Amino acid sequence: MPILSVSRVLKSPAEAIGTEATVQGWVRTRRDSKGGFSFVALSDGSCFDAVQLVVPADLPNYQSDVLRLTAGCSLEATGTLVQSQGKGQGVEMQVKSLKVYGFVEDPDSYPIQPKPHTFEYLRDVAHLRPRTNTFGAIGRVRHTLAMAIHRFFHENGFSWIHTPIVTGSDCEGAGQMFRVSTLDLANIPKTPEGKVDFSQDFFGKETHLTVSGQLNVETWCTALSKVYTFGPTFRAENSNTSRHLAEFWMIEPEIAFADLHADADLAEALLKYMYRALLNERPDDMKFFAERIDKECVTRLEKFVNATFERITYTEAISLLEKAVAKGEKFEYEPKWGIDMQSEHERFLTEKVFGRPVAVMNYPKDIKAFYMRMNDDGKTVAAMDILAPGIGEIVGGSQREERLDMLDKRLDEMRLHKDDYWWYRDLRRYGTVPHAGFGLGFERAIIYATGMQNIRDVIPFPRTPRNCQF
RNA sequence: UCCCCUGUAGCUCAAUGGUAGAGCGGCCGGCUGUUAACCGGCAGGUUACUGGUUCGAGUCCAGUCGGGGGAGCCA
Repeated sequence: MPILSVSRVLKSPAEAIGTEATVQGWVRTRRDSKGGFSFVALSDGSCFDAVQLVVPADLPNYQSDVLRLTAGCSLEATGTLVQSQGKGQGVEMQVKSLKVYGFVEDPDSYPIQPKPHTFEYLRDVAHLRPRTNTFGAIGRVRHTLAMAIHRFFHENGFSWIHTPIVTGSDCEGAGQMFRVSTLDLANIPKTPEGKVDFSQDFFGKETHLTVSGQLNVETWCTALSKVYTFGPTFRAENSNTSRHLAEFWMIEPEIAFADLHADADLAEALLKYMYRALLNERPDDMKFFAERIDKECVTRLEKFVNATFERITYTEAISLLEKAVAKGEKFEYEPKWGIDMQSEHERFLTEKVFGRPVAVMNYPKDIKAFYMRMNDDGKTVAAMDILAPGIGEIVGGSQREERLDMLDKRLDEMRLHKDDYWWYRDLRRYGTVPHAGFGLGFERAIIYATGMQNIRDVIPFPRTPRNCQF
């Protein structure tokens, strides 16, 4: 007897009907009919929908097992796939035998009831929330997007570089980092000067979890030309918002012989590829998101994959904001050339002016990182942020400074120690090349696609300040 | 970290400082090719925690912890 996924059963009804099969999964609901049978909605997560089992009361274990089934029970059913007599579904299974693997110990307190739950509540039962419609859909969407990303890069000649999670560079950027150490916290070895003696630590030096694979991946970029990283990233910032996680996944491509415009082209092509794949491969889940989470999400993606990307310079962005102020728009912070844009400014641009993501390019050098390439005006650097409505920054990237003298000047200006960057500087000394890259926040890309409001609900186990359950 | 809001049954929420309630879910029964089923009944509570005010606190006050929204940092 072939074991079929629910997806296989429901996808091609014409083939399925009339055949015998076995299905396995977890009960969503059970309804009893006195017509001599029970209906059991069975889900195995292979697609959005559950398959309906019609279980006749004359099965030997009908009283003992079937009538005890509640949401969450696991079982295997074998029977004939038939055209449904009811309205809600095309195919259903006329069950001939049914085996329960596991009952729900206490149905009264089983956390996942067949009713809407708040997302806040479901975070407390994150080990069971994948059994809900929403989180099942999130899981499949997340996978689909991850696969699309790898496929996009692979098809375009990129190599996936596995940059390290543990880093010895304390120069990755401004972000607060998580310490990695095997020292005994209750008995920390000290140097004669009274400082922590990291020479006795596991790596013989201070180490942390990475906040970005960029610096490492740049090295491989100057050999394999087109590379990317895709992995977990850690920020020990005390951020309590709906779009920040302490552990999140980031995609960071890096391309050689490329400038900022090529960088923006790449970001645009990648995002369009991802969302096109999502629309093609997960129409069932996207239909659900459009019905229950965010009415606009499907039309938003359809528009996104077909539209040209909006691109403006930082200077133009500020001038748009200033014009808005002149027309009476109120901001808490006055937009002015030289300031970092506030959330309210980004929202105004993406939500009110354009109504879709916008790439903002060439920011003032003083508000950006040391490695970004100085523009000829001497005031701005070749940086690029892609801002999305409701999320803010979804992509942050730049053309990198490939000229050693300019890089050193920036390091000096920002009072950073050149020695700490010796291998990064070597790339500029040995066959340097113009190159560019960006970081795409994976969870933020999922938020944009699904309309989910909180980043904690698009990752299986969210890590946030004071929360590392599960 | 800052500002605002919030914590009551398994879940979602009610309850003027005066006997803690409903819907859903669960259990029992009825009805039905049902599908967020429907009808009747039953069970279910240290009102987040600690302290205070009061004759009396779910309600008022203080602290702690958790949650939400917004801000900053950013992906």
